Amino acid sequence: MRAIATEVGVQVGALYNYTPDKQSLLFDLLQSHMSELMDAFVDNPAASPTARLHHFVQFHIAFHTVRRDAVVISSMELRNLEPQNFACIEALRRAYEDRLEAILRDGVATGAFDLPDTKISTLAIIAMLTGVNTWFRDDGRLSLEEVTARYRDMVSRSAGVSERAG
Amino acid sequence: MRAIATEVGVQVGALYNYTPDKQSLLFDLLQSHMSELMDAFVDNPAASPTARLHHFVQFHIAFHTVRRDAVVISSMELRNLEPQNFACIEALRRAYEDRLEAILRDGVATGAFDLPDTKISTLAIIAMLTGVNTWFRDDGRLSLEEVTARYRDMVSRSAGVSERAG
DNA sequence: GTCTATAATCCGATAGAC
DNA sequence: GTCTATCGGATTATAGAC
Repeated sequence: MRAIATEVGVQVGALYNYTPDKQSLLFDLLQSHMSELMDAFVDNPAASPTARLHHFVQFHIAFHTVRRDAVVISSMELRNLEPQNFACIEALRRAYEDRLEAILRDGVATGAFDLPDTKISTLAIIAMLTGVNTWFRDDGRLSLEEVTARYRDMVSRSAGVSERAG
Repeated sequence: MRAIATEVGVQVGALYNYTPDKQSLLFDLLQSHMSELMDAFVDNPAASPTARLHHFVQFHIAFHTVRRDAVVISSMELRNLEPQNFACIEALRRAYEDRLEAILRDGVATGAFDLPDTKISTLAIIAMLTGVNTWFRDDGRLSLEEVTARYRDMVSRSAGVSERAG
């Protein structure tokens, strides 16, 4: 709280005009982050599964790299949430995972993807993509577009995207 | 320190007979964890790149799932290390990544793998595999062997393992 | 709505008896 | 080597003046 107050430029007591306590502030932060994530991702069920998967890859990397601070906080402070608040954030996280799994399932159904287990693939893909955040730097060897292209290829391969299907 | 003392069954002051301060204790913990990781992984450069990659997948998942607590601490407390200690642990982490990248490079050289960027693939594979730790439960839907098999397939695909090559 | 001041608590670390 | 006791500092949160 003292660090936040210093950053904002007020005294600690003044913060309590905007939040009842630290737990609520943290929860609101994480909830906003997850809600923005859910709202920002717009899937197009009418498009091909491959196109939808590529869009997910591009979206996930872009969303998380421009919100590095929020992502770090969300992962580091998740365990400091009270049980009820923790359960709420976890539910939002699972709902986001379901968005990707829906794409994978549709792809399997149409034969565009070759996956033995969509749930495992969902978790693996998200872990792989989120990992970009831990090492990507704007002044690094590769641009974000190049990195995204590489991950799009790896995800496509791991999903068994058929080479001819769209 | 108070939590550790309670868990061990001694008073707080007694802990300082075993560590000069909390920072040293944390650093020793992380350093031991990383050193064990490096020592436990035994690569066989004479084997085929595909076999070596499969072994890495199996090893990484097995090592991390049986040390869940140490992995959680290592990731959560990493930022609480003083700069010099942080740099030391990061160097160990990079050394471990290099072990995998060596396999990928050899595979590309022999034509067993099809990878445009071994560094990116290294980071992606490790992130994917480490992610297992966040959701795997012994009493879950799949056994650790089944999960490992699925990840081995996904990693092989993302590495572009040629279907005929060994 | 922000400030100063402070309460209540927790933390890492130390001192000294045994 | 462990204990009791405590120091010094940091933390969240509150109270009351302005």
